[in-house]
Amino acid sequence: MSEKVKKRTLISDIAAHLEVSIATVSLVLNGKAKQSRISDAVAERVLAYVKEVGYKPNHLAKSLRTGKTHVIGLVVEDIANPFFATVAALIERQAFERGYRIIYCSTNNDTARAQELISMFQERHVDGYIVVPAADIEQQLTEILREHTPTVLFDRYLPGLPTNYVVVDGAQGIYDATSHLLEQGFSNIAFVTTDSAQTQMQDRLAGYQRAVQEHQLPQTVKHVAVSKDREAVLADLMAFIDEHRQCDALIFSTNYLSIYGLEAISRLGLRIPDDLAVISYDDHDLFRLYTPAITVIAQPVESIAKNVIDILLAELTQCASPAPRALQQVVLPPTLVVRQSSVRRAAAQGKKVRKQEAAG
Amino acid sequence: MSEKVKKRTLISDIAAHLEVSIATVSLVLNGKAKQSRISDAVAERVLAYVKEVGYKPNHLAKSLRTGKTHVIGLVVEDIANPFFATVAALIERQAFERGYRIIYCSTNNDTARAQELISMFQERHVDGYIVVPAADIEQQLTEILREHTPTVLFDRYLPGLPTNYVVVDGAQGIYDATSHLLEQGFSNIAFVTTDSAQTQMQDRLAGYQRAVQEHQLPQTVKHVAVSKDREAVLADLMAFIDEHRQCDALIFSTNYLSIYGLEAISRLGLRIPDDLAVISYDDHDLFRLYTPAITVIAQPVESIAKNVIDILLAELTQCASPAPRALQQVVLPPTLVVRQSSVRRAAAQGKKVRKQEAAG
DNA sequence: TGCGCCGGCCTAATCGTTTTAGGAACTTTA
DNA sequence: TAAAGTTCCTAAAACGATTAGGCCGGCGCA
Repeated sequence: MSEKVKKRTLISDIAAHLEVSIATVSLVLNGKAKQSRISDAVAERVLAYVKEVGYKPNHLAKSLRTGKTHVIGLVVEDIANPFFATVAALIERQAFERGYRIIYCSTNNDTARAQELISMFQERHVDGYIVVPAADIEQQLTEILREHTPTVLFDRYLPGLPTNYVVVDGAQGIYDATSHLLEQGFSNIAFVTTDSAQTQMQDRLAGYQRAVQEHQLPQTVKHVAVSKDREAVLADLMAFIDEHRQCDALIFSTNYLSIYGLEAISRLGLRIPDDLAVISYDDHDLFRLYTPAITVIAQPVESIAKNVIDILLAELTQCASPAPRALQQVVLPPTLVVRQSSVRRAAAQGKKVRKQEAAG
Repeated sequence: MSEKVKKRTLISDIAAHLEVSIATVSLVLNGKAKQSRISDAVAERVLAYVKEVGYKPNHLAKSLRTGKTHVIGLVVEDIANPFFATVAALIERQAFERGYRIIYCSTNNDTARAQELISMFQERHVDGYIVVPAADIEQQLTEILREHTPTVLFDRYLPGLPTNYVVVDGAQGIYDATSHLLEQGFSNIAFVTTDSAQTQMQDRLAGYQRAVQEHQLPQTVKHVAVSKDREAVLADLMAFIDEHRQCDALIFSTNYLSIYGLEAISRLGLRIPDDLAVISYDDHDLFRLYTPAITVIAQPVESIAKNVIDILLAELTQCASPAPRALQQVVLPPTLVVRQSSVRRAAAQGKKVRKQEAAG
C-alpha cells in the first residue's frame, strides 16, 4: 500500500485498454490512419484515450526504430558571446516551431574540444549539424559529410570543404568602417585583430588593407594572441596603443577584442574619440551603453539565423531525394551603425590634444 | 560501384569478426569482464579491435535498454544572461567530466514555456533536472518528483515544494549594499525591482526594507513591469527617477534592470555617483567596464554550480538506495564588490550638484 | 456460386543494445 | 569413474516503438 511509483503509460497499455492492436494505435498517432485504412471511429477512440491519459511516446524507442531523432546539434565558438547567443536563440525558436530540438555546445575555438563535441553529437545521432567551425576540424566534418548528414556552417567556412554556409561580408564591413573614419578626418587607422587564420578574420583584415591601400595610407595591424590571461592580453594591447601614438583611430575585428580595447584605452587615460576613435566589428549591449557609444559594424543576426535554419531544414525534410543537392553558400551584408566613438567633435581637435598630453 | 555510404559499425560486426558472441563484447565494453569471468585474452582482443575500428555504441539503443540517458536537463530563465550563462557553463564542465551531458533551454520566465520544456525533457528521458523555476510550475515539478527523478532548483525555490535547492542570500546582500550606501552618506535610497513574486526577488526586497527600517529612513520601492518593449521599460524608469529627485542612490535587484537603469540615468543626463549612486545585484562585464565602474552584489557562481552538480550527481549515482534521501537546501552568501558608483567623491557634493541642475 | 477487390485491422520483424540464466568443456574430488 | 566445481562464454529475452505485409469478411459482378 506504499505510494507507488507512477509507471509511464506505454503504447501497449493504450492498445490493451482499447482492445485494438499496438499497430493500430501507432498508425493513428503518426497520422497514417487514412492511408492504412483505419476507420474514423477507431481513430477517434484512440486519440481521445491518448489525450485522456496524456500518453507521450518514448522518443528513444521511436528514434531507434526510425533512425531520426529530430535533434540538431549546434556547435558555436562561445555561447556566452552575445553574437552567438542571439543567433542560437533565433535558430532555436525557428527549429522548435518546425518540430526540431537544438542541443548546443561551445568549442571555445579549441580544435580538440570541437572534435569531441561533434563526436558526441554523432553518438547521440543528431539529424543535422549547425557548426561554427574551429580551425583544423576538416577531417571530422568530412566524416559527417560522408555520412550525408545535413550540415550548415556559419560565421566562417573552411576553404576546400564542399559545405553549405552562411557568412557575413566582413571585408566590406571593415572597408566601410575604414572609409567612414577617413571621411571623419581620421587618417592614421590601426586594425586590431586576433592571430586566427580563419576566413572571417582574414576577410576583415583584407577589407582594412584594401581601404588603406586605396588611400595610400600607412597600414598598422596588431595581431593579439588571445589567451585565458586577461591581464596579459590587456598589457599587450596597452603596449601596442602606447607605442602607436601617431594613430588616431582603432578598428577591432571582433567584439571581445573591442572590450579589451576599451579597458586598455580607459587605463591609458585616453579619451574616445578625441584621442582615439574606435569602431568595433559586432554589436554588443556594452557598445550601445558605453560613454561615448561605440560605432559598430553590426551583423544581420536575424538573417543569419533564418538562412541557416532554412537551408538545414530544407535538407532534412527532402531527404527522400538521393541526388546530391546544390550547395547553398550565402554571403550577407553587414551594416555600419555610426555612434559617437567615430565621429569628430566640433570643439576639440583630438590629435592635437593627444600630442600635447604625450609631450607633457 | 558508386561511392558507398559508410555504414556504422555495430556490436554484432565486432562479435562476428572476433568470432565471439555479442554478449561477450558487450560485457567487456561495460567493464563487466571480470565479474562475468571473461578471460583476459578475449577481453584484450575485444578492446583492441574495438579501438581499431573506432566502434561507438548506439546511445539510443543503450538508453532504451538501460533506462538511463546520462543526460541532465537544465532549465534556466535566460541562457543569454551572463549569470545563468556562467553557472550553466560551470555546471556543464563538471557534469561532462563525470560522464553526463547537459541540454539547456531558456524559459524567459514564461510558465507555459517552462512546462513545455519540462515536458520535452520528460519525453527525452533525462536522468535528472536542474531548474530555475518560473512561477506556477509547481504542478509540473510535482510530477517529476513523483517519478523520483533527481532534481535540484537554483537561484530561487518554490515554497511548499519539498525539493533540493541552492540559492543565494539576497536579503543579506541587499542589506549589506544598503548599509554601505548609508555609510557613504547616501540617505535617500530607492530600490528598483521587478514585479515578480518569486522568492529571490522577495528576499532582496526584504533585505532593503530591513535596512531602511533599522535606520528609520524613507522607503522608496519601484516595481518595474518588464516587457519586450525596451523603450516602454526605459520610459517607465526615467519617469520614476525623474519623479524621485530627492533620492540620492538606487539599488537594482537584478542585472538586466541595472542595464536599463544605466541607460535611463544616462538619458536623463544625471551623473553617477554625484547625482545618483548606483548598486546592482549581480555582476556583469558591463559593470566592471562602465565609467564609473558599478558597485555590485556578486553571486558566488562557482559555488552555486558546484553545489548544484554535487547534489544532483549524488542522487543520480546512489539511485540504488530506495530510501528517500534527505533534502539538500543550501543558502550561499553573496559578496559586495565596491566600485566607484557607490562611493562619494571627495570633491563634489553630489546632492547639491543635482539640486542645482534641477533648479536650473 | 465463384472470383476479385477493398476496407479494416493485426501479426511479427525490426532498430542496437544489455543482461540473466544457463551450458559446454575441463578440472578436481571421493 | 561419476559427481561436483570452475571457467569461459552464449542464447535469447527484454527495452518501446514503427511499418511492411497479410488475413478476413463483405460486396459487386458475371
